[in-house]
Amino acid sequence: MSLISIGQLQALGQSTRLDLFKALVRAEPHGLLVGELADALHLKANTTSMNLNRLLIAGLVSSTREGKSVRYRADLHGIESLISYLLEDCCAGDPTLCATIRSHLDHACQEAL
Amino acid sequence: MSLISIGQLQALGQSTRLDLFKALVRAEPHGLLVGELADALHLKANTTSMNLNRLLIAGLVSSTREGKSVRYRADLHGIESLISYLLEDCCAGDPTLCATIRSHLDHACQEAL
DNA sequence: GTATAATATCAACACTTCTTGAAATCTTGA
DNA sequence: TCAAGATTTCAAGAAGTGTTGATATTATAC
Repeated sequence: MSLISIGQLQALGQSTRLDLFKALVRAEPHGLLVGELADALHLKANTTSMNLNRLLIAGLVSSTREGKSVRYRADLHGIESLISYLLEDCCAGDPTLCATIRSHLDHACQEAL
Repeated sequence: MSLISIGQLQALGQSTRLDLFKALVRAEPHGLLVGELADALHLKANTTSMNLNRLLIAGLVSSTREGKSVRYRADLHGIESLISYLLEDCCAGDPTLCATIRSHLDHACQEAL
């Protein structure tokens, strides 16, 4: 679990990839094609592909072929595991922090409904 | 908020700094001196100092001087803001994920008590 | 004030990572 | 099969990052 998570942190700790990931999260649940992402973020096709592959390896996105194109979607379980990792390592020592994060979570959840 | 968070992701996405941060989280609420961290992780003093400074800039740790030494502590609000950022960008689109993360949070909170 | 301990800063080298042009792969339609 | 579109792979140069020895700073004790 630790190994996965540092990979996720590395993958997201780079502006191009964070932008790609955020675009995919916003595009849920439909996802986006590689070309659409490249256009939206003004990236070369190969740069886009390379960075999407990094996110794929980190378990943060998934991909499916659609004819000539490839559709990428955010893998929300990847984020779930990252947050869980942060919680286990960080929240476990501090019940007060736990409560604070819970209130943030409640707030975010309300907005989602 | 976005700017802060990519800094945090970058700061934690590096093994030395993640190790330092985890050591500090485990050492809560007392924290650790720079020298103690260097010994514990078998790092040079200046390497330790450099990386702690990166964590400091990212808002993930705080420091206070104690005589000749400097004590660092994990800044749990930093982690809180990182998790909040991930939640806002990722959870907001998916109530189901929200529920899943909440159960993880509940679990982590129980262990903390 | 001087010496010593503990950190921090600086500069430079080694290392890694990011991007990109070119070429290759995969898919569809003619 | 051939051509064209979409994506991926490859190799290399550019840019960024991490570590470290040397040096500087800060604080204590004498």
